Amino acid sequence: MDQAVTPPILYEWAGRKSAQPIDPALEALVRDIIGKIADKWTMLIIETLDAHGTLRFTELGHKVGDISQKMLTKTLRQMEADGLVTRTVHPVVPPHVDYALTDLGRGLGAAFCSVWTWAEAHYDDIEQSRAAFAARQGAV
Amino acid sequence: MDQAVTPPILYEWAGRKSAQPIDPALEALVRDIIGKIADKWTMLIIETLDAHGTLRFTELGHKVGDISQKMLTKTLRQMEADGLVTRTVHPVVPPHVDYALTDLGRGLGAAFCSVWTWAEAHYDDIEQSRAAFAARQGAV
DNA sequence: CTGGATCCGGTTTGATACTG
DNA sequence: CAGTATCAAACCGGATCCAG
Repeated sequence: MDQAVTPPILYEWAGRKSAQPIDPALEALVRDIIGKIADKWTMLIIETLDAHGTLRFTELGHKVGDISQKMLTKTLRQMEADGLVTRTVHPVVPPHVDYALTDLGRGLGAAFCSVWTWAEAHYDDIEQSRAAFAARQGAV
Repeated sequence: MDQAVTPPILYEWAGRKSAQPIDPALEALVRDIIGKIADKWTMLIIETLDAHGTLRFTELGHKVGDISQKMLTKTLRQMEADGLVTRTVHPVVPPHVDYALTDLGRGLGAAFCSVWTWAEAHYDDIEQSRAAFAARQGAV
């Protein structure tokens, strides 16, 4: 009950600017959120959880890749606070903690998917640009 | 010329996981790129440039908001290297440098738009979650 | 006067070791 | 296994200084 119902406030931004009204207060608010969730680890964790479903702490860390426990803990806490993931503690002898995406988190994951698709489609362009840029710099 | 043509490699990821084949090497590659562009300032700069078009250094910094010149310079450099923005220097008496999105950068902006829309639609959910989480923590 | 490079202080991050 | 504690390193932001 959102995508379709959302007032078309920044829709014209999607295709192109039309240099227009967009509520500044709202934009500031949204901007703040973007600033907080547009984090490398947040994106990677969301993708991992979305792809694999419920995961335990260590397993999640392993699948995400090069993340330290500290950042994993920290990012997970932030995401939990933001309502993106649930943290379920099973009080058993060897501690067992499950992390899973909430509906909110899954929604964000779906939104990220277009970025993901974009990256998948353009990584070679990026690498090419990087090589060209490096060559340009090296030449100076 | 991308969204529609892109091979449906991780499309099943969009809706839900189906615990499946997705090329691991490709995923690692894409993951690497996501890790590099998933940056707070990168997103904010893309949005700003997409909304306002070509901008000068100082003007861009002002519109982005709370960014320091150092981070603006650094992020812009990275984005230039990645081929997301063009940096045009006009050799005039008062230095004049224009920054504009490339097609690649615009594409990323468009992809990121869904995240923007999501944030716009759910910021109240997030704030609610944060309040609940804070209360839960404070209560302990 | 603008873009941006440099130096310094504070914060964040990462590696390792330790506890429940 | 899941996290915390500790310390060193890297990074961020602000002010200042430099080049055109």
